[in-house]
Amino acid sequence: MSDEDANPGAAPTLEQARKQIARYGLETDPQAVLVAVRLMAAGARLDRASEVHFARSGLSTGRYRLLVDLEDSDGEKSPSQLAKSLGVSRATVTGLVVGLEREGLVARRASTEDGRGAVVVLTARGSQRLRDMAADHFARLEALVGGLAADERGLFLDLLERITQRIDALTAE
Amino acid sequence: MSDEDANPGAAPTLEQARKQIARYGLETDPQAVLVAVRLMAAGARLDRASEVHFARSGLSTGRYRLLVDLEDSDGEKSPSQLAKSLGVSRATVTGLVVGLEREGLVARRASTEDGRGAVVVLTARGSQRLRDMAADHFARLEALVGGLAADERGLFLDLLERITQRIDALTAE
DNA sequence: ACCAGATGATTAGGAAGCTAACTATATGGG
DNA sequence: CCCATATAGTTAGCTTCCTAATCATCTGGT
Repeated sequence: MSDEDANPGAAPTLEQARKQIARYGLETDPQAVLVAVRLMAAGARLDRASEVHFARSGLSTGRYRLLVDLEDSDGEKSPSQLAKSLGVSRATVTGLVVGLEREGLVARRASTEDGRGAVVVLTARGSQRLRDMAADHFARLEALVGGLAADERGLFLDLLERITQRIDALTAE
Repeated sequence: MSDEDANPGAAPTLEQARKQIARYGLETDPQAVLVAVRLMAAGARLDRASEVHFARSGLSTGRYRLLVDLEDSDGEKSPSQLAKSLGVSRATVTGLVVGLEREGLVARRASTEDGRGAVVVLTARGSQRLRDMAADHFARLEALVGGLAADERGLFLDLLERITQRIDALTAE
């Protein structure tokens, strides 16, 4: 270990994990810790990069995901349903919709069936925005994963799925 | 596709990816898109879960990472070095240190070598906080990855590494 | 038919990250 | 030796997310 970290992107090493575990006299598998920590670091980095990417189209990651969700649902959906499928709180959906409405990418209507409810509608302009982004967006996603062969992608999805299933265990009781 | 999403945790499907790509007449590999999107979703979910997890010890993910980084560096480091190794901005480090200092987990000293510089020092109390958290923390990390066999963990790390290397490509140009 | 409790949406306020701008100190070329 | 430029740290202001509280409406048990 020299004076410099030589590790600017914040990717921890197996050696660091090992040392931390030893420091507290634990028996944990260092590699398991490394997987968890690296996944968190990768997630955070990807998150920031996504924001930059979407900002180029005048959107944020959250707003883009909401538009896509809307388009996948024939252009309309209630805020509560959006919150559920996007995995964010209803309050967050309110904020996203306010921003998107201001730019004319979605519109809000009162629900006809439920006096409390609202319906968020994708506008022609919102739909066009998605269309404008599509080619570049999907190309970049493909580039991100381009280092993996087809069978490796399937494998990665399987492994990732088996980790994400247990995310709740991180906070459970 | 019924009325309900049956997919509350926000994990997109291959079918959705395929439909989106088809909608815009693109040639992108749906599985590649799925990998990218799932990784982003997993990262975001893990991030929130981490905050909840660390909040139980009165910390945030960022504050915890700073304390650990400090301990890995013999208990002291400059804010700039911390920013680099944590992969966050200097301004963020200032904020984290302010909070940690308020709780007595770190202290700030002026650098003896550089009149501009400062040194963040891990206090006994900060060190103790890490010690108190260790057993539970590492056990939870191990549980998170517990669905993977040892060789699968290595494989996952390799695949993840090959994706994260390309994160910059998402925003390049 | 009514009231209690559930549910939909919003608002208010907080935390963590960012960039840009500011202050103070170092450093190096002329 | 001095001034231009670079670097360290902080501050101000923005965004996104969150939880908790509020208000309106719906629903079910008596």
